Amino acid sequence: MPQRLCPRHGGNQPCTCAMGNLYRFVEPVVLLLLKKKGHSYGYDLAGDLQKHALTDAEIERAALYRTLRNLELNGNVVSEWDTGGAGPARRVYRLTPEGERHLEEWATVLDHVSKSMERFVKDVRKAVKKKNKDRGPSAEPSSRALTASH
Amino acid sequence: MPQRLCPRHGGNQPCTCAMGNLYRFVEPVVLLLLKKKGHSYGYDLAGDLQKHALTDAEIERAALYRTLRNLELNGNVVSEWDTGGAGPARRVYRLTPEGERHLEEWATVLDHVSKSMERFVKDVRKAVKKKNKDRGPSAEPSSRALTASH
DNA sequence: CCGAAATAGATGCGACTACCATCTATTACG
DNA sequence: CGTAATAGATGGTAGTCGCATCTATTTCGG
Repeated sequence: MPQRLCPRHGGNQPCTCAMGNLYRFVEPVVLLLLKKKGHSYGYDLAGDLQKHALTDAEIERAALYRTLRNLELNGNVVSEWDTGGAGPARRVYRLTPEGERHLEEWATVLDHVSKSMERFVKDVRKAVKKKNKDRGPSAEPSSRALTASH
Repeated sequence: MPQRLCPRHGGNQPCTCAMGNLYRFVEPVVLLLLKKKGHSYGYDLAGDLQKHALTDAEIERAALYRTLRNLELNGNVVSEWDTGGAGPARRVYRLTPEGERHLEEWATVLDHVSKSMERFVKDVRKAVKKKNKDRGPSAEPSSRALTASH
């Protein structure tokens, strides 16, 4: 599962989607887009979704529709059919007050996670730099008998 | 699934674990700890894991052990049994060069994701502030016939 | 010297989720 | 009229998460 080069997006730098499943950030982005737009529907959201996405992973249309349905099940959005204009009928969603609250909770959580990640990244950079300096006889502080496994 | 108050950690503020499954950040933290420590084993890592964790979610012992096994399967760490000292035998892990690379890839990815989240949080704060000001007759720009669903 | 607690690692299982492929329908357009 | 675009939805395999539970060894109190 952790392939270094991304099997899907092919780019030259490590890709989110090669790092396991970080795909699950559809929900907060959908909430934010609905907040900004006032109301919208799946097919329309699909466009802007990529721009606001939290990872560079391609966003599944299926995931988007399911997310919307779940959000409705949980009372974060409500929907109505829009049959008026051009094209097939659309299911138009808008935030409920609960949805607004949920969005702000997401912000709180992601703020926290974001800072943790920042700290993590700094830690890694530091560890890498340090280890690359003291490349001497590695003073392994162990006094236990080690036997290679399988 | 998206309960506002955390069912597990009970705290008063929104908790990562109530936001769906963001639990999957065990791998990078384990890699970092191994990098810092040089080598270690599951039970030992379990202690420091919580401090370096990227979310406030409690880290499952099971998840930790499984992560270590997977890391080995993918060539990011190697292990050997340590039967010398006190206590039951330990499976001692250390990073491979591939593991080092993988850690740095995680740093790259999480750096990216962290920045995206930061942007997201700012966007939410802005949207919330703005929407709370123009609480007038909402000028909904729609000209389609809407019918309530279910 | 017995039994409880601590240390250490591991797995079975139900529930949930991801991704892919595929499906239905309606409208637009050449 | 047929194809593309618009719009929404689902089935199914594979994988993962978290809980409960399991084995074993060692330490330590009494």
